[in-house]
Amino acid sequence: MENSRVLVGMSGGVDSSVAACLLVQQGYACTGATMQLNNHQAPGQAGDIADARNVCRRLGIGHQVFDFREEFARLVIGHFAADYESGLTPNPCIRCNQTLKFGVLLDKARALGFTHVASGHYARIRRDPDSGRYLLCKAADPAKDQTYFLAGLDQAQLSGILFPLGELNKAQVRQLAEEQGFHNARKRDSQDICFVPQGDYAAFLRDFTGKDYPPGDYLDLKGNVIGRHRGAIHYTLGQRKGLGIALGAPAYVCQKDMARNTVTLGPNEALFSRGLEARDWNWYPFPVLTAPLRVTAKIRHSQWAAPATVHPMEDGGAKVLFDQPQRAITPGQAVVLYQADFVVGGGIITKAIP
RNA sequence: UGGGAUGUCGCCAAGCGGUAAGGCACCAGACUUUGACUCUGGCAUUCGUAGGUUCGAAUCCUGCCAUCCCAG
Repeated sequence: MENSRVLVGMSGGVDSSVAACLLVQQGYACTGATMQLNNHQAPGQAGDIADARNVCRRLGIGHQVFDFREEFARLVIGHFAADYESGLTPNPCIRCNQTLKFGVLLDKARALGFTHVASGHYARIRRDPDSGRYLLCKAADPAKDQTYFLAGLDQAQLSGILFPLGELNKAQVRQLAEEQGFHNARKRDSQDICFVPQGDYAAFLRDFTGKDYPPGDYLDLKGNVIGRHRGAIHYTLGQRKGLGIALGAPAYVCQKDMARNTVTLGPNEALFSRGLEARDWNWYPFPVLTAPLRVTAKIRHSQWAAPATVHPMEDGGAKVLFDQPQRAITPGQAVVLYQADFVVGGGIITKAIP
């Protein structure tokens, strides 16, 4: 610990501020770091950098700003756009954690002589004494647990990360911030995609790619044309709001065909599937999955993990079969597997198994 | 041009003389470090239009307009 030099990723929010504070209290040699990721950000990002600097000053530690706009555009936004164009529904936060916060920033930190990068994420990292492997574990506060967004991190990354908030709940964090007199103690939790100002990601895509995403046909489950949509890019599986079509009963997006630019609508019941296939797996307790394993699996952040069995596949991927059918399993989203309080593995969904 | 039918919120649709259901869509909040789902709230002083009857009409009567169907 005494030899540790920690670069604390600070967004300007409460969580990372308290994370830095805790590390300082624990005797770590810390420096605050704020990444500049884009220009046209949500109101107040210039203020975010100032907020972080302000907290660092209070803590008596240094603060640096890293301009990662180019990296962010390339590693996160570029993939985000490409995924949507190919019909997937990407999760930019997972990718950002993987490639920016604990990718580019971690590399930068190591190059600068830091031993760790810390953040205000709610999660814990444990080292398995037997295997020596790093395990990604759920936060003490189940309501704030963010392991779903971190399951893209590998062993090398986990070895250089500290999550000081893993044992705390949100209320405690806010209280600590109040006690420290941090001016951002009551700052609103962040939400929505950070680089999409008004939550209108389709408009963002048009702007970013310069492309036009033309209207197309809405289809029913039998393939009949039942209306016009604004461009398949606007929709994701299981979506109900924003369809702009009145069918008498609630309608949900059941399928998308990017090549034909069609969106198939159907009832909620048509959205359930038994399982999924996923790629780009990252395993924690072991290097690779070799036999079927009982787990609980999450296919989106805000949903309870459901009992399932994960099976290895020939090509290195794995498929997850749920005990109960799951709603709107969406390609491009992450599937994260748990056993007890730790993450078994995480991957990117490629297809649902009906 | 004759004969028939229908015109109630963006869509569908209750109502049948007593002072405008509901669903879908939409909007706003809540939830949420992704997209979604979900939840809560809002959403026709007015019933194609102009008159009439009545204490009182979207509901009855008349004219007009519009749409649809069958004849042609």
